[in-house]
Amino acid sequence: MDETVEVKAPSNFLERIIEDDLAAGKVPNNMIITRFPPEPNGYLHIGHIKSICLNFGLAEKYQGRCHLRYDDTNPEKEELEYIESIKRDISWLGFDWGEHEYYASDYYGQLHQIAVRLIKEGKAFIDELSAEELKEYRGTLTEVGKNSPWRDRPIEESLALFEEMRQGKHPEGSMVLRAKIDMASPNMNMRDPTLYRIKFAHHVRTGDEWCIYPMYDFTHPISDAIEGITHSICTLEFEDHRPAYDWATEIDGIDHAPRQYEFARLNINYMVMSKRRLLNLVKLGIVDGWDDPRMPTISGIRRRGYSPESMKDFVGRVGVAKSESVVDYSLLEFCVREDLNKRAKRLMVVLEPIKLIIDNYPEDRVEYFDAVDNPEDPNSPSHPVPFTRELYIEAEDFAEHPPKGYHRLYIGNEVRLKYAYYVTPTSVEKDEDGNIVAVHCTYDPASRGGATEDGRRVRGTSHWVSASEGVEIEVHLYDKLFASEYPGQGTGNYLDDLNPDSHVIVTDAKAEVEILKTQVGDYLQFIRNGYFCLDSKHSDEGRQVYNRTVTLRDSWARMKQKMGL
RNA sequence: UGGGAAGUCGCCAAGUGGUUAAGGCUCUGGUUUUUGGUGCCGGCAUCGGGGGUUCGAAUCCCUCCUUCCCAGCCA
Repeated sequence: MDETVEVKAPSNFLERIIEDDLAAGKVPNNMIITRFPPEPNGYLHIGHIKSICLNFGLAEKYQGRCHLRYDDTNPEKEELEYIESIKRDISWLGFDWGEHEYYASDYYGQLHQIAVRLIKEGKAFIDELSAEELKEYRGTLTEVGKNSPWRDRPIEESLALFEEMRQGKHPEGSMVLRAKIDMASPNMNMRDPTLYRIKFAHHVRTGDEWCIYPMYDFTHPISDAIEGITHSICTLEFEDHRPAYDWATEIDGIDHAPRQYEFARLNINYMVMSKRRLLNLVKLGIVDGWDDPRMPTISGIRRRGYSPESMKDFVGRVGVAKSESVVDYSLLEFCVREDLNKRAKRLMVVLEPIKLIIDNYPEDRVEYFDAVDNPEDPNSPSHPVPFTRELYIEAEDFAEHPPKGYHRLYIGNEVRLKYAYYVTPTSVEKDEDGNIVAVHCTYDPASRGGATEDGRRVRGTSHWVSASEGVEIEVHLYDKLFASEYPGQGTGNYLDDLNPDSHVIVTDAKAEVEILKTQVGDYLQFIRNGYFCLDSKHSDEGRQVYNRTVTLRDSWARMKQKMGL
């Protein structure tokens, strides 16, 4: 009988609001209902992960539920492809909306009825002002607007016109349905907002059933109310819309008026997040589609090899608040590394190979060493790695003129080949241009396994791949898509800040054979190089293509930089 | 110059009148290590400015400053 009462304080202002509402008995059936309301006009990105985790996470934490509702009220921009990708992305994150998959378009009938009622009650009217006139009448930020000359037209007339609009008897742009609120409101959203507009567009879900479509400020709050949403969470830019939200949910006959709360959207430096900019990158062919591993889209992140767990951890660490913020890219990388360190299988892969020849090792001998899959896991299995006289090592692991503090291979310096033997370089072979072609060395048979009885120390350990027993793979080294912290800040054009080194292709990397067992979705660490995954798009049976997810932290690289090397 | 919001360490972010002002990332010392990875130990803020209230303020009041959002028949 443990009496310990876990009083976990709410971790952000939304949790506090929910807990207060729950405690005050304000929530119907004591069950909160949230919703994730994407518009299917593009791919979801990392910013959406924050919203998804918030909405689904809150529902989980307080034993409520979260609806997936598509805000599909603009048929011109919405596509089935997006609807499907959104579901795939949310599922990948591990969230389940169960039966609760909805579409604002499901409510078109009800929305229409409410609109008709508003007209009958004199609370809405058909306006025949053109778009330009409408803009003029709206006023400016500092000047109040003017009532439309159509505002006081007879109810019957508006009713008839609205019906004709619905029947397609009027062209696009000729008239709209507007609410009568207050043209003098300091809040632009309350200056008789448009409720319905005419669009002769084919809708993904309703086809050609409608040619009038409701606007966000009318649709969203009512959809929330219909679904019994208790806490409607959105981003800061909708703060100004809250009065409109409240106006709509307070229309007679609408029950369980939900409340809207706003939080700061996620921004990360070195990234662009707007759908417009992302779409542009795709259209211009700057990236390999929406799922390019450098894209911040969920599909890009997945293809890059980031795990859903690390993404949830990331948004959790970022927190939820109301101040606009820009999160450091380093936090993202930290979360990815932390998760992958625990789960990635270790393999030896040489990205920039040079040959290492062990002169005193038998020419035709092949011996196998045992390599642990993951040293972080005490129960980890291991796999065999073939070792031979000729190997490939990383070019970076040998230096003709070692800088201060360098303890890898150089003439006379004994270094360990991981799992295998200690070797000492003796000479270098160069081509006519002076490039190092091969390094010769001798090995100490007594160091078999990578240690000696005398306990003598070696400072460096290098990874290696047998020249004859290894396989060749293609590796794509990805880095930040943008080179500046705030893309476009300098010139005003974010494309000016593209990082020219964001995608480097290595076609002749050498890998231990074990790599052939890799499946798409496996998390790998190429020892001392970083985390990698099999590319889901460009790998085929004949050739494996790997994507670098993220590098390992590299304190030697930083030291070199500091020393100006 | 209208309205709405935000300002706590380089980046996030707790804190809601009495705390040595949480925590994470970054940075940085050291240590462990068959990954210059990981792990472990340590360092790093007086709260946008100025007044005031109070025995006592990041927390209350006044004032000033800065930043962001809003004038789609987009969401």
